[in-house]
Amino acid sequence: MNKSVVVLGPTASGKSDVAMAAATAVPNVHIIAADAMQVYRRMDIGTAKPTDDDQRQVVHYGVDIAEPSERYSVARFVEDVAVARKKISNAGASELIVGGTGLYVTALVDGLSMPGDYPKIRAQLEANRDTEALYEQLSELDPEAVKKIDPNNRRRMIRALEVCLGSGKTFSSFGEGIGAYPPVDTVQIGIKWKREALRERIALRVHRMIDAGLVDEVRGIMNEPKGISDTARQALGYKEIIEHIERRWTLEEAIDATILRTQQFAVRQERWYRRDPRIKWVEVQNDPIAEVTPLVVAALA
RNA sequence: GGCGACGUGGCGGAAUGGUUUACGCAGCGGCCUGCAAAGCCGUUUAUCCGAGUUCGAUUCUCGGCGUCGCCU
Repeated sequence: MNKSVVVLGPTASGKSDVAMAAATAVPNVHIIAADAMQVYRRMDIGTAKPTDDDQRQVVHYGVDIAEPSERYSVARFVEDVAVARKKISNAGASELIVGGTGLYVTALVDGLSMPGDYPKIRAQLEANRDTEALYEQLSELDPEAVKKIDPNNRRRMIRALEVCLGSGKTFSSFGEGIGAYPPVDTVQIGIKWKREALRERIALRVHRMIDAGLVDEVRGIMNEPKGISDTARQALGYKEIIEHIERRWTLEEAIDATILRTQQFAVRQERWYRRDPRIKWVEVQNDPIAEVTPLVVAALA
């Protein structure tokens, strides 16, 4: 009762299928999708979102909770899941987290608390400082944090400074970061494919998405009055299809670019997950549902 | 068949008679607490073949092979 299990893996590894199979095999299991893009409504085909049918069979959270015109973020995800977890708890259910977005999974598994944001300070930082100056300032304010941020990584530099200046506390004081991997009760099961096999699956899946009408889906969202936010538009496939719709790329080019970027993303996901020593990996040969589901079921039971 | 151009790493693309052949992409590895399907860092791989000139050739000359273009 009330277990917490994670199924994780790179895109196209089959984790959603495994999760559905497990959640229907064990009574009273709710699924939490830890995916930065499935949160957006109407972005269905390109994010490989659980189908309506899936959602009818198993309670899902983390899906369809933001408009494409909104900027979603980890912090909001953490809040949304906190609400979801109350419902799960009230239902006496177990949670099955299905992870694609490494940071989102880590945030749930390790209970990260996000430092908060300070838009005015950030705006100032973004406006009139070269990155080197930011680096020096952060070195003085938070010597611990600078160690973990590359001098050229302006984005993270600004975030760390924003928190230091805004909260009055050092950025590093908010937590050890993601590299701690303390023991937790949550069982994490990882799906691992041979890289070549995964690449083929990705190429195949992208073509299927196109066949399923991805171009029309993207066009529809772009035509909405409020449009599509910076965060939503960078989604794999959407970004490239937008290039096509705006006549800069042919469909063929957009498809190839989507496949390539998705493959690169998958590798980055693997690199993120493989650092976590707590994950139990399953090497899949060809049928994730058959090969991985039993382990997930066992962890949930 | 003739004429011309070209032949640099997996791909694109610079440069040079001489310690280590730029750069971009892909690949590989790493980082990461509010854009994370994002952002950042590091890194492997090459001068078509043969002969000649030269102290020394990827670079110059000749031949071969190959590619592309034009011509008949």
